Amino acid sequence: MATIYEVSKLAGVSLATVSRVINNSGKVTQATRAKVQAAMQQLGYRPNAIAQSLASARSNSVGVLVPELHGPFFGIMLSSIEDELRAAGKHVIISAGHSDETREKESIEFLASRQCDALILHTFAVSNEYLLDLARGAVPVFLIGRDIADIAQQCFYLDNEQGSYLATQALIELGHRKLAYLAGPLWKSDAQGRYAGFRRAMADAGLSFDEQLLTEGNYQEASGREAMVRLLNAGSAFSGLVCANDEMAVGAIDEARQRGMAIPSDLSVVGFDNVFFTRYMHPALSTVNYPVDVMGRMAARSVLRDVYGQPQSEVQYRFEPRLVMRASTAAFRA
Amino acid sequence: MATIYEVSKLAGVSLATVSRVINNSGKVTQATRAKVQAAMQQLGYRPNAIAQSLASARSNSVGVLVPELHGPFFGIMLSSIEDELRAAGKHVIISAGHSDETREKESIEFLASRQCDALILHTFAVSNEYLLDLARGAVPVFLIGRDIADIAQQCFYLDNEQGSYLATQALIELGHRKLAYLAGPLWKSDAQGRYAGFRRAMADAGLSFDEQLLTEGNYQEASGREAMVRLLNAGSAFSGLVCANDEMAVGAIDEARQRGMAIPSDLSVVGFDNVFFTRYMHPALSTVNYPVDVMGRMAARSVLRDVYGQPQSEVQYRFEPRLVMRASTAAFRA
DNA sequence: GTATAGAATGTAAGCGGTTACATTTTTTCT
DNA sequence: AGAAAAAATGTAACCGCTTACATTCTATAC
Repeated sequence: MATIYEVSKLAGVSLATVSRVINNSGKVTQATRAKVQAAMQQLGYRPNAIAQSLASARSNSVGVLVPELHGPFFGIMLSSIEDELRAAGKHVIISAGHSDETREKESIEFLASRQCDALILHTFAVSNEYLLDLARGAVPVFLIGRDIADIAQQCFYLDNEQGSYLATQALIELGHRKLAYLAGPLWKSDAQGRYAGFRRAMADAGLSFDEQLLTEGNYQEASGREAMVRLLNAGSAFSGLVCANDEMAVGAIDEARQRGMAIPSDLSVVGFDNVFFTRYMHPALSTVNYPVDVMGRMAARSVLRDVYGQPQSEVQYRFEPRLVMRASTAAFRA
Repeated sequence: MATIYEVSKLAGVSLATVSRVINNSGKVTQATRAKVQAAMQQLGYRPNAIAQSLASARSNSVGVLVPELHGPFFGIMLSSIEDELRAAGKHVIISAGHSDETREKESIEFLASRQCDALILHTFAVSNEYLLDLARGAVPVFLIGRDIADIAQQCFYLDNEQGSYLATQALIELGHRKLAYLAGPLWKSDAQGRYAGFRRAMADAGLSFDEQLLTEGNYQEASGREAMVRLLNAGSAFSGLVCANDEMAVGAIDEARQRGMAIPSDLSVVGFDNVFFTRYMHPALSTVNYPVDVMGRMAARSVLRDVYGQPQSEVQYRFEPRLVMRASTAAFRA
C-alpha cells in the first residue's frame, strides 16, 4: 500500500501538504491540491487509519458494549448506532458483556485499550459506582438503559416505572382485579422500576396486591415458564399477568397453554419491550414499546456532538414508554 | 495513560525489555520480568493497541460485514464470531452492507482502510468477481454464504439446494401433490439453489410443477404477503407451500389466514433458515435449519488459524441443512 | 583463569501519519 | 517599488510501540 511519503514525492510537495489535503485542513491552493489528488489517485492511496490514530490521538472508533449480540433486542440498537456513526466516518467496535460483571468489565477494559474515542454501554451487571468511576476517566462514556444522576447528559433511558404503570392500568381498565406480576431480577434497577410501576397502578386503582402473586425470573424465556408454574401452584387465582419483559411472557404463555388455559380468554398477558417477534406470536402480544433504536441513535449523536464536535439536532435523554395493545389481552369475564 | 517509556524507567530496564515482557517474546529472566510487571502494575499501564498495531503491522482486529445488524439472523452469526475472536484477544469491527452493492463495497473499503487483519463477509449484492478480486488483494477474506470454487478454503456455506430438497420431499411424503414455491430474488445464487432443490424433489417424485405456482419475493415478510395474493389469484389449487425463507413464510401465512385459510389443515407451509422466532409462531413453523452460528464460528477459527497462526481444531466449510418439522405442516387430506 | 558460546539486555531505526513552527511565496498597501 | 502582512508550503519532532542488531553478562569448558 502506498504511503503518504510516496504520494508527496510523486506530487512534488511535502508530507505536510499531502496531509493537509487528506484532512482538508489548513490552506492549500487549488493547483497543488489537484496535483496531490492526482498522485493519490494514481497510486491508489488510502490513508492508514492506524497511523492517523497514533499521530492524532483520535482513533475514530467508538466501542459499543451490549449484553448479547444475538436475540431480538440489541441488534436493533447496534444497527442504529452503526448507521449514525458510519455516516460520520466512525468505526464501531463491538463487544458482548454476557450480563456478567467480570465479562462486562473485561470488555470495557478491552475497548478502552483499543483507544476508543468514546464508549456506548448497555451494561447489565456492573454497578453505578463502577460506571461513575469510569465516566470520571479519560474516555467519554455514554450509557443506555441507565439513569445516573451525576452524569445525566450521558444517560439514555426509558421510564420503566411508567411503562409498567401503563400496562397494569390497561389490564385494570379491562376489568381485571386479581393480577399477578412476573418480575425481572429484582437487584436490577430496571426490574425494580418496572415492578414499582405495577404496584403504583394497583394502588392508584385502590386494588390490593396479593404478594403470593409476585414471582421473579431472569428475563429469559425459560424462567417465564418456571414462574408460571409457581404462580399456578400458589393457589391464588388471577385473571391478568403483567410481565417484566416479552421473553418471559412467551414462556409464561406457553406454560399456561400446556396447562390447558386459553390466552386471552382465561388469562390476559402483557409483556414489556415490544420485541419485534411479539407481533408474530399467536395471539400477538400486548406489550410496552421500548424504543431502543431511537435510544441508540441518540447516544450515537451525543458521541458525534460531544466527542467529535459535530453539530447535531436536539438529543433526547429520557424516553416515554408507549402501550401497544394487541390480542393477548381481553376484557375480564368471570 | 502511562507509556512503555515510563514503565521502563520505573523498572530500570530498556524499552525493548518491557516490550518483551508485554508480548511474552524473547528471553527475559524471571527477576527482571517481575520488576517490569511490578512497574506496570504500579503505573496501571495498559499497552496502546494503536501503537502496537502501527509498529507491528498487525491491527488485531477483524472486520465483519453483515447485511443487517437487526433482524433475527445476523446477530447470531456476529455473536459467535465475536465470541471466538474475543477469546483470542482480537477485536471485531462491524459494518452493515444493507444488501446494496454500493454500500457493501463502501463498507469493505472502510474496513480495509482500518487495517483489519482479515475480513469476514456475508455479502448480498456484490459479485463473485468482485470478491475474487478482493481475495487476491493483501487482506485475507473469508466468505459466509458463498461458494466460490477458486477460494474454497475461504468459503463457508450451506447446501441450499439440498435444504429445499428436504423440505419439499417432506411435504410430498405427507401426501401433498400440488405444491407452490415462493422463491427469493432469483438473481441471487442462494435463491437459485433453493429453487433448484424444490424442482429436483418434485422431479424425483415424478410430480409435475405448474409454473403458475412459482412466485418470487425479496426475502422480506411483506413480499411473502404479496406473493400469497398472487398465488391465490393464479387460480391453480395447491395444498403445500415451500418458501425460500422464514420471513416470507410468516407473511404468506398471515395473508392466507386473513383469507380464511387455516394452517396447516388447509395449507401446509415450510420455511427455510430456522430463524429463532419460528418456534414462537402459532403454529410453530416447519423449516430447514441454517446453522449460521456454527458457520460464523468456523469462519472465525479460520481467521485465527490462517491469519494469526493459531492452531485450531478442524474447520468445516460446507454445511448440511437439517429439516425441522413442527406444526405448520400436516398430512394432505382432500 | 581465560576463551567462548549462549543468554539477557540495550540501542536505535522505523511504522505512517499529524502538527507546531519555520520558511518561502504572494498579495496588499503606501 | 519596497515593506509589511497574509497565504502557502516545508521541516522535523513526535505519537507509543516493535524489532533487527549490537552489546554486555553469565555459565561452561579446557
